[in-house]
Amino acid sequence: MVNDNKLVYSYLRGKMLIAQDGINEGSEAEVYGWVLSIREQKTLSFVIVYENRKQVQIVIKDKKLMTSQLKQNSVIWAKGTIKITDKAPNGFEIHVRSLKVLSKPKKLPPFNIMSTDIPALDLRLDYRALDLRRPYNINLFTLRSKTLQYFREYLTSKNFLEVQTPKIIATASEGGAALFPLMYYDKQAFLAQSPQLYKEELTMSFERVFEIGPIFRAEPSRTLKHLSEAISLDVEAAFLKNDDLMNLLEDMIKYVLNKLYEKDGETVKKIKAPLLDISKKFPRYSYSDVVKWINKNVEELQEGEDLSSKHLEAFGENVGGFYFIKDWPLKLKPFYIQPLDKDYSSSFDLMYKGLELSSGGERVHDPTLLRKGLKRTGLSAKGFKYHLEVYNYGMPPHGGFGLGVDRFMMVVTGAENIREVVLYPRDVRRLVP
RNA sequence: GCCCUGGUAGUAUAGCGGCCCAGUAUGCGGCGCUGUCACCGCCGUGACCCGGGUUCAAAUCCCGGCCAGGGCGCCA
Repeated sequence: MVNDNKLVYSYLRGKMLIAQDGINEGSEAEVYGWVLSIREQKTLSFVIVYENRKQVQIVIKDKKLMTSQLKQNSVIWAKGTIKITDKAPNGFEIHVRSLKVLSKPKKLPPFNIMSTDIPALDLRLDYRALDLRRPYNINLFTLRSKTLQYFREYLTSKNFLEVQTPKIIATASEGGAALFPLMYYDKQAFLAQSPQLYKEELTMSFERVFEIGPIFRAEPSRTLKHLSEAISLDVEAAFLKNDDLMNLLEDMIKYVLNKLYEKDGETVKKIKAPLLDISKKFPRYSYSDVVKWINKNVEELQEGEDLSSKHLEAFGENVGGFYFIKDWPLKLKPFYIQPLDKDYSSSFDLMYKGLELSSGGERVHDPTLLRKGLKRTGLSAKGFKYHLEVYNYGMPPHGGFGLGVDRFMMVVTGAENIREVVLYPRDVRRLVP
C-alpha cells in the first residue's frame, strides 16, 4: 500500500484521508487513523476515526468487518465510498468495504478517552501520550501551536530576529531563582534560568531579537502556576523605552488573541476557552498605586515591600483582565534593570487578574552602572566578567521582557493548572514521563 | 521548607461505626435493537491504599507509613 504513488503523495501532504475525487458523493476514499468510539447496532456500526486531528465517521454495514480487534484506540485503515449526509458529524461519512487493523491495543486503557468523567490529572500525566488523544487536548495543543506561530509572525513582522542561546551556562546566577546544577565534563555548570544576559548582548549586533525556549528553575514551588521547566518568550530590543516595551507587548498580545479568535475560533469554542476582552487599552498602574489600593482595601502594606499573591489576586480581581504594574522598587528587581530614580526602576509586569504573565523593563547599558547594580544585589563582578566586557564596545540603550508561554496558555484556555497546557510538565514531584 | 485535606471496581463517585459480603454512572464481556452520535435496553464482571490499634461490631474512629490534592513561603 505504501508503495502506491497516490498514497505516498498524500502522506507528504499530511493527509491521511484520501479521496481521489474530493469529498463528493460516491467518491472512493481511504482513511488511516485511530478509533475514538464505536456505536454498534444490529445491522450497521458507526465508528469515529481520528485522522490528522480531525474526526471522520465510517459506517460498517458488513458484520464480517467488525472484528474483535476493532476497539477504541485501534489504529486502522479503511476503504470505501463517501456519502454526503447531514447525519454524519462533518457532513460526510465513509461506507466501508474493506478494513484492516494495523495496530490493536494490547491492554485495556487506564481511562476512556471519550468519557466525560475526566480522570485525575496525575493519572492522565502518567499516561500522557494517551491522554493527549482526548479531543479536548488535541484542540488545546493545536491552539498552543497556533499561539506560538502568531507570536513569531508578529515579532518577525516587527523586524525581530529569532535566536537560540545556550541552555548550559557557567555563571552561577543572575540572582533570584535557584538553578539546576550539572556536570559539564569536569566543570560545574547550570541549566539556564533565562536567556537574559545573552539576549541583551545580542541587541548590540542584531538590535531586535526574540527567543522561544525552555527556562529552568530549581524552586521548590508547589503551586498551580509554577514549573521546573517552562517555556519563555524572551524579547529584547535596542532603543526601546519602558512605554515602548509595554506598547509592544500589549500590541503583540492583542495581535495573537485576535488571530486565535479569527482563525481558530472553532477550536477555541470546542475547548470552551474564555473570550478575553482585548478591546480596551491595558491599564497601567504604578507599583505605588497598587500599594495604596492594597492599604485601602486589603491590609497594611509598606511601600517597598513585594506584592504577595494574595495582594495580586485581590487587585487583579478588581481590575478584571490584562493590566500592567510599572515602576517597581529597585530593590525588588535584578541587577540589570534600569533605575528610574534612587528607589524605583523602569520596569513593568504584565498581569492577567492575579497571574503574572510577563516581566520586563529598560536595562542598564552603562558598564559602571551595571557594576553598581551587581553590588546592589550582592553579586560579584567576577562572575560576570565576560558579560561586563561586552559593555565596553558600544552597548545600546535597550530593554525587553520575558513572557511565560505556559502561563499565557493558561489564560488563553482558562486552565486552572499550568500542567494542563504543557505536554510533559516538570515540577518538584514529576520527572517522568 | 511549613500547614491543611484526601486515598472505595479500569475510570468518576455515593456511603462516614451495625441498615454495606458496599450503591450509582461509565468501562469491560454477552445478548437484543434498521442511522447512531458519550446510541439505547437487558444480563454478567469488578473495589473499601498498606501496617498496627480501639470496639461486641470498622470502608467509616485512632496511630504510623506510602501516595495524591490544595494553601503559605520561595519564585516567574
